[in-house]
Amino acid sequence: MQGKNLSDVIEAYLKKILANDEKVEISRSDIANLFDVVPSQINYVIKTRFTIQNGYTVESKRGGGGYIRIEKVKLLDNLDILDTLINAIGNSISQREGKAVIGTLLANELVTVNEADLLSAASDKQTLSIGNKELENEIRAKIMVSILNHLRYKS
Amino acid sequence: MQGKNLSDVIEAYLKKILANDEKVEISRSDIANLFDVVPSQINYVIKTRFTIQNGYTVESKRGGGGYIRIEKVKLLDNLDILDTLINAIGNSISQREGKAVIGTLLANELVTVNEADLLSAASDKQTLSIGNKELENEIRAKIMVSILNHLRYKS
DNA sequence: CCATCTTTGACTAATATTGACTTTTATTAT
DNA sequence: ATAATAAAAGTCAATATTAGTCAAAGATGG
Repeated sequence: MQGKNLSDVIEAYLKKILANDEKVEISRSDIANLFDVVPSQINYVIKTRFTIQNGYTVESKRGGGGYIRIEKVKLLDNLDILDTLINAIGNSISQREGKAVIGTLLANELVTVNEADLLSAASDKQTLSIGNKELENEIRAKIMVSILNHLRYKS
Repeated sequence: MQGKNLSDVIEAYLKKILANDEKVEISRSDIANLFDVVPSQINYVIKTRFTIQNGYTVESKRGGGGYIRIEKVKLLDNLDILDTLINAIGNSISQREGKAVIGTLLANELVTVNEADLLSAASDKQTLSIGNKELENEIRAKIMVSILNHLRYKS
């Protein structure tokens, strides 16, 4: 199904660890060696797949004994999750980041699968296509923030 | 009758796979090579023969390891209502009219109360406020049509 | 002949991969 | 202690690898 793209494979590898543990601490070069990619690709994977929108935080240290630590964000309650996501969205968000937000909402059971689908439809690139990418991203942000705010009062 | 042109042949090829499996994932260029057509013809086939009206959804990803995935979905009843609403919306709809559409959806139990709330939030005047009434109405129409199309099938 | 459908290809957009160069931190030598 | 060196990770832009769009040209059927 998907043996093609190394970034996805690395993502899956890390998420498998994170399924059991709260955090994972890696050596960038070790992981790069393990999958036979250049070290900076690890940064790419992290930057595209382990963002705060996805529900992860990342810390690192350089130099001898350096590391990259990926942690599932530990949120106190639903309101905390919503605040965090709203903050992460700001006033502009790409479709990709938007999907990450929806994934986090679903993972935390703040929305049902059906609601997530509706949200996806509403924030889809095709849907918001008006020939101005920055405006699209701003509208997407407004829609998502509006919905997140409504979720505060959802029973 | 059928099978005359290549688009039909490609359509048949994909539908034969979909007769056994729920979904099919292809590489656009591979299929284009297989049938000796330009890649964009695959897009044409998909756009004309694998629409949501026909019971298919399509996802894709570009870049390394990219793909096009076509999935068969179970269409629900009440499609005539959706068609009517989509038709009524056209490519522009005011907030007032939008509320009416949402009301119709609720009345026909095509959405839950929570989903209706979510839809309201997404199409709210304040949410879509960008200082251009006509553009706002067009975006609202796109969002609502996109969501109505999602309501055609069950995830 | 006209309308619609199909085929083609030039251009665009998104995503992934790579590598040269930079920055930070730790360790070692003086 | 300080300076030099080594050992990490970070940044960024170039390149590669896909898929998408759009409109023109060609084919087909009524």
